[in-house]
Amino acid sequence: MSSSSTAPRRGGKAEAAAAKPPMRDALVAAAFRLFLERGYEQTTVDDIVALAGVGRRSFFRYFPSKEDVVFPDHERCLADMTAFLAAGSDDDEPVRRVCDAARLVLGMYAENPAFSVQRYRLTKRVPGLRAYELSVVWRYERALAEYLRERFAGRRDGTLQADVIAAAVVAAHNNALRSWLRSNGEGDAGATVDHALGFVQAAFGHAPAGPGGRRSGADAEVRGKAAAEDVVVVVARRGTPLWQVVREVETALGPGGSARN
Amino acid sequence: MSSSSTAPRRGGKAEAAAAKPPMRDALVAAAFRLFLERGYEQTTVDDIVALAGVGRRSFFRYFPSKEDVVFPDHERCLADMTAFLAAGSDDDEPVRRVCDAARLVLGMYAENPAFSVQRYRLTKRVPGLRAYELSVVWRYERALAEYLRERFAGRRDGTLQADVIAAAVVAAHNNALRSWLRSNGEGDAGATVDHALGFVQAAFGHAPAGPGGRRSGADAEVRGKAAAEDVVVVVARRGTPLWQVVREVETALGPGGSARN
DNA sequence: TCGAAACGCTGCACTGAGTGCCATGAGAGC
DNA sequence: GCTCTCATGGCACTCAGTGCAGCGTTTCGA
Repeated sequence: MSSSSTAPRRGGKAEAAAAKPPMRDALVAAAFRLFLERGYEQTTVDDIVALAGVGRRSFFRYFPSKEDVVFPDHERCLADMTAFLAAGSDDDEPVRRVCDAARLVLGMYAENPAFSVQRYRLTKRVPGLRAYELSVVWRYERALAEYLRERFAGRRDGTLQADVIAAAVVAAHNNALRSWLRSNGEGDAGATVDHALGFVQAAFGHAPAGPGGRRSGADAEVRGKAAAEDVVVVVARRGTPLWQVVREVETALGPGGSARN
Repeated sequence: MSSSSTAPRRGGKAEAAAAKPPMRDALVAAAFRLFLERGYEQTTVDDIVALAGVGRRSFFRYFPSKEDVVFPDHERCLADMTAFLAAGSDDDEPVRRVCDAARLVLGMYAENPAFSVQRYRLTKRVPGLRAYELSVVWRYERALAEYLRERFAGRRDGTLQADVIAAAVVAAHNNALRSWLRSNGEGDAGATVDHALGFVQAAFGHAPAGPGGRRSGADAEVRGKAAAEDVVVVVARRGTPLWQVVREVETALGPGGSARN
């Protein structure tokens, strides 16, 4: 909220690359300098505003909390992702679409590798920041899940599939992202993430080819699993009357082969 | 930390049902009464300790933060899960093992449905508690992922697979758990979670490592869970002839047919 | 049985995050 | 020149969380 609600205060229009208030950037710079020098918890908001040469009250005008200054552009990125998902058409393969959406987040990190690596080291060490990052990531995941829920509406276990796939995509993305950050942002972030997302697509999506969806031999272990929407899962307690199970299986498999819903 | 570090202060032995300090329970009771009456943020720690009739300082002796009082038993549950995973053997199928571990968490919720439902309504409404819950869930996820990373050591993309599967298991578990909580804890929580986890196992679980686990030509698979619950999961590709599925279900459910695997 | 050490509880004082309110000063429009 | 607006700054306040010291009870050893 901090970024999107305060930055585009120009004319009410969320114009691209609207001139950012310099104070915001000054606060971020001062904060990171102090965080890296003496640690996050050892730095007070008063220290930050003193270094930035602004009033303490202004800090909380630009950032709702001290943690927010560490993630200054996630709000915009989340908005971008939401817009990207909303702009898709019904022809898009849903799993691939959310994978592409995840690549947007990677793009934000890759835009400024040095900053991203610094922040990574910070969040890795400070429990409070780790917890805050979780809430940020959670919002991305919810955005993906909401999109998938809509696309899977009517499908049996649609919300379940949406939630699970969204979580898997986020986990794969983060796995690759962190691996890239651990290497000081020197490798090919895109390729790493593509590989990780390929694993998820192999497990859940049926359309193998993606923009970077190269499949390596490593995917062989999960390949061969049926695509999610082609699988029916029925759970029954042992001892359940057979006819009851059969009825559930029957409705699940659908009439003939057209097992929709 | 609060729970596990303060509760088992008996003789160093984490004895079953060790006498809990009554003050801890009194604080939880007072806190929830006030939270439900006037809301979480409208309740101060001073209000809680006043109602419980104890000193303010004692609150922070039992709970490291105000949020912790809302999740009084997660610390113990996390320890249980870690122990459960550590106690497994190399013969366990990894994905199934983490699914069973997730069921432990469900068990904690199901132990006290009324309390769980109240807490659910609370966390749903209060952003701060939602964020805190995320950090709790994250620790569960990390425990599962760490276990899988060990089991997948040497496998190509082992850590990637571990992270993704752990996230999927947690997401499926939470999807089912929340669905159960939304129904006021009245349905069959175990069956709901089993169903959700079945979906994850269908996507990631290796085809039956056990004896007789040969996938049938019809691409339908009946698997018995050796877990405590007497549950049978049927995974079938849509379009499978019904009679074929029924036959497998029959052998799985039937008293004579050894459905174990 | 008595004294000492340990432990649990409490109050007190302090730091720091976050908020509401109001004054001020600069710029835009009339 | 005047006013209206808005960003900023300062002040005071609430509340979470912490360190410390005092105090009562329990326990253990002499």
